[in-house]
Amino acid sequence: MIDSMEKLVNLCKNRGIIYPGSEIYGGLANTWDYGPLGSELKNNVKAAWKKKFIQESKFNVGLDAAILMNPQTWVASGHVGGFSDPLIDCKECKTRHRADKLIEEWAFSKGQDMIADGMSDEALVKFIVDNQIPCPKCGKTNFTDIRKFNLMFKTFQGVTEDNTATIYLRPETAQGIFVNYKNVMRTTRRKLPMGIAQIGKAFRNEITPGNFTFRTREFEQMELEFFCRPGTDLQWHEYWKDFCKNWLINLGMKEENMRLRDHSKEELSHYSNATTDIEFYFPFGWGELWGIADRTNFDLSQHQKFSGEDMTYLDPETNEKYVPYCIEPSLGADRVALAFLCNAYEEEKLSEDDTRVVLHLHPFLAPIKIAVLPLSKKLSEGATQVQEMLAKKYMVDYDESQSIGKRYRRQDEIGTPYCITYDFESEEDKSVTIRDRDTMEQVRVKIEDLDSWFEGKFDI
RNA sequence: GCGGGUGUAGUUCAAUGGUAGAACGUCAGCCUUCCAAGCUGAAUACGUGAGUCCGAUUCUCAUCACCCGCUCCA
Repeated sequence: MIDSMEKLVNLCKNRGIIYPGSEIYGGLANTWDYGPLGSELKNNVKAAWKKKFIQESKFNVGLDAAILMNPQTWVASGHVGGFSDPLIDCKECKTRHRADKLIEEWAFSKGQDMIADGMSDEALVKFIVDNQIPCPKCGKTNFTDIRKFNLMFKTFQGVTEDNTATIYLRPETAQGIFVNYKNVMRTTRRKLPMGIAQIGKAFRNEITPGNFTFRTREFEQMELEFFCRPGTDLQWHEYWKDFCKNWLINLGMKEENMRLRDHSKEELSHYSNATTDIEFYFPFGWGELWGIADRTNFDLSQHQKFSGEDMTYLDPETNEKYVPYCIEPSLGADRVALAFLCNAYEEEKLSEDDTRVVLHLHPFLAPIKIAVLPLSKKLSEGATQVQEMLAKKYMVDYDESQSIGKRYRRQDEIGTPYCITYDFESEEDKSVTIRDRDTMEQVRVKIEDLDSWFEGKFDI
């Protein structure tokens, strides 16, 4: 386990796993680009998820919905109305307040009950000025104008930049699933319970991003919306909790680095029956990896209401008609990739003055599966043949610069599970030495047997 | 967005109002025959713009970016 994020950031930058975004222009806050190795790693994480949640699942099917959606989607989901708080700052003491709350609390202190929720921004400001409402912190009355924070990125569709053409970058992939629920049900002829799984980018204009790739404004989600009969939702919630946890463990996540945290009653969203977070112990503390929420029929009902489409399901077993309940295990691809990196990072002390940094990544996740290392540059030809042979099946690296020990260390740092050394003997006996990253043990294998030797070594 | 801090090589860190140095890393060559050895050489940096000055990486201002804190987090 890693003790500081800084070490990981440096390793990622130096080895081509993750770079700061737009770096030649001085960067752009909290954007990160996956390098040659990082993109492999992230793709492997996504492939592992798809394999488990779609390919091997008897319930689930895949989907890849568009990022840009009809703006009504976000009205129905509650993202347009609900999440743009009217914030004002006190110019005197630099504190920030919600304008509506400021008014309500002021009214409450005067013994009045007041709901400022529906007021326009102008009305809020006017009310505060007219009534000389003071700052709760410093008591002065010198506020800035209202600034709105909406978590959704806006852009324009078409050539004119007027309000009618405003569309949003999706703040979650889930809605792409809900709006396609009917299509998928019809075309796959599925019965409940069934799930729709999707990987895709989402965008949130977070006020406080940070902690490397943990919270970014552009991120990739791996979401499942699992539909079931009302009343069975809590048992399915338990099912997916275990399922998700096991997926992590099978990929090498150490149990001591993770925990499941059930949301308390107060913490639950108004539409949720139960929510469990799978958290990971990052260098900065516990952080949410996977939110497994019982969303009841909230989303489908909202879309039924706003679109007028019938979202009910006629249960062939019970003859009941209902809007299905939904369990949503939602995982951040970037987050979980970061967790796997932290989980895998190890500084091993080999002797008094010799340590090696090694990523004990699960072989399925490792960006490079095998590195071919000729013992001498004079052996390039034979070693290259081995590399070319293996590259037909695996991501293979080839390195002949500097000492063999140094090359082992370089591969350890990026989590390559196997290193092959091609030595002078190899020319004679047509064999190579395979060195295991974790045990550092070596075996001699005939070149013609390499294919079968590696068979199954990277499977999940 | 506010307050504070910081911007010198890939990284860590020096020095300087007058040609910017090191270590590690990288690359090339020699040597080396299985876990960061050695030798020789090379490439690479003052975030950007303006001002003061004969001359600015150094001083001033602006700007941009990053870090920490605050505000927020379905």
